[in-house]
Amino acid sequence: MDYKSYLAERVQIDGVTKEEIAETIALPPDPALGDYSLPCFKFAKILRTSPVRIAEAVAASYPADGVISEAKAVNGYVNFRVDRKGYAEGVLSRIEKEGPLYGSSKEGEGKTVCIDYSSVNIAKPFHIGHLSTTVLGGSLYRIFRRLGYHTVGINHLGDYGTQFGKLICAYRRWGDRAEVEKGGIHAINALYVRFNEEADEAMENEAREYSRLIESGDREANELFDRFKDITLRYVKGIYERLHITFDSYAGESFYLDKMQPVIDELKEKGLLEESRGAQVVDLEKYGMPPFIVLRSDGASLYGTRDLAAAFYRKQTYDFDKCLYVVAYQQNLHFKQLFKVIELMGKDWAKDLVHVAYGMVSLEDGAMATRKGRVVWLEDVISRCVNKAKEILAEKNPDLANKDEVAETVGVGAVVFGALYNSKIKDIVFSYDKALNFDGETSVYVQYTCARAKSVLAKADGAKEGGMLPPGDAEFELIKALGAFPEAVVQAAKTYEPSVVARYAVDTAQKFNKFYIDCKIVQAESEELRAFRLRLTRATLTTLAAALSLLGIGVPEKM
RNA sequence: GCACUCGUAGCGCAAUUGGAUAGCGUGUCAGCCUCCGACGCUGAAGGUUGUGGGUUCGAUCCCCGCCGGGUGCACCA
Repeated sequence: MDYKSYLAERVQIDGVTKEEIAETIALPPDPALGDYSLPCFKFAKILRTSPVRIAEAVAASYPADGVISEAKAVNGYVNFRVDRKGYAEGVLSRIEKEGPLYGSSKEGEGKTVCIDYSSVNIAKPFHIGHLSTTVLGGSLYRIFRRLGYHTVGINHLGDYGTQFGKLICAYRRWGDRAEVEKGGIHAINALYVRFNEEADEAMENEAREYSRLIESGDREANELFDRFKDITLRYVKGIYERLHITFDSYAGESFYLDKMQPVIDELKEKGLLEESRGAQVVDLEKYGMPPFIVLRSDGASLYGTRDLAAAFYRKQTYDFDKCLYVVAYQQNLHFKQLFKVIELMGKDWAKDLVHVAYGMVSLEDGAMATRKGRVVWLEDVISRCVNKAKEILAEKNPDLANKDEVAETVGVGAVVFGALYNSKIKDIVFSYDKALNFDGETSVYVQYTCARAKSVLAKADGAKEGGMLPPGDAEFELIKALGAFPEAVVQAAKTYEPSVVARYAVDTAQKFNKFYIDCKIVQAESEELRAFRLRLTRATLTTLAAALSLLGIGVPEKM
């Protein structure tokens, strides 16, 4: 039940609509004040009365009922207190009904969201900088799906460009089949790095020639390229598996090569294309932006051209209601240009394209530099976090069965959570000290809380679980938190911020731990109270697991 | 130079999008395991929300100026 609209329905203020009242209803800063509040200041002008008086009038005229137990005016606010039993029953029964899918809604029914994320480059290993787009996109995918949207996860592979000519050239000169098979993506990357260090004029020319050969469909060049692509995909799929990330499409840049021409033709038809310094561009000066280059002066396409074709293809293929691009804010201008060009082409769906921008990752000694070896590989971060989890488990829970499995869940969870906990726009300075610290506001805290709850439920050993008693303060604070989950999911989707869910999980875990310290559960004073508290414990567990699952993080049985 | 963006406790970040006494974690200090998991909990200390104006009953949030950091600004992605 939606208490805000319930209250709005029953509060009468002349000249103010229900919607306005519903929008104005807020949560008091201190639960001691009440559960919901209505600040009356903005109504004072319309009614030409003091807010204090309005609040008093609203409180006095509020019809008492079984849902709201109190309406009290305080300094221009009306503070409402809900009937705790009724509220608690509503929250708990919804959680019990929806289970692991708690927070579901019909908001997205019949709507499709495309999400472009992770987008790996062929022949380049994942470093810590790729983590954000991967887990942000993966989480948004789950969040939108929870809200009933049909979701399409797209890995827009970087599988086209002059770098592959260089790679083939390097492989021909220094490479070795067995070595590449054995060394995998890092061996390939080493070849590419070496090319950039050592290539002379002749090699550059050779590389250009190989690029041409790939494009013209030369068998040998393409076989090599496909092998590099294959090795890359095998490698990233291993990482995606550990991070619980999935995609519905791996259509990358090369996929759109034969789909650009119609879009270019349409640009021409609409008189948007013009020549400038030898290149074909869309002039955006009117909009305060540099021109959008469609074709280079040598006639070749650019990544923007491929992005343009991809947008049209996605609209055609998926008929999306929204298409998200989870890409770092460095590309702000590029997406602004891209979206503007599509708008200028008269496509009303340009408004449905969203650049979900996030901050950059650097290291303590400055920006990452692959060439200088100043780089943190994602797989190293994962394995170090999992090893750390293993160490802690060995120390704190030496008798634990399936230690490796639990360490994987805990360690990987910490990596993912660390990338999702703060607002996505914030820059991150990566350090192992921080990444390996599992204290405080982390997934480990939430997982620990779950393990604690599970342990309590196990200890109850089949005792009666259920029923309802008037909740005390700690119990009710927890219940309110549990009830806030669906709203948090909606908020996360609306702002494209999985951090809302991550913070929700920590906040709710804190509330549970307070409840746990304050209230005896298994050893409650009466059987009824124990049954109720066990019910509350189980609902918390369901909710925390639901929240973590939206982030792609699991919950171990014990840890 | 222009555009975008960030600036909140020593450090890392929140603040329900304009609401009440600005919160949480970490770090420091002092406590709590012969009561269900101490990877936990309680308390103390720590703030002129970068700065100066403006709008408003009310500003961390909106507007303008300034200071500081980051990013981008034509054929790379």
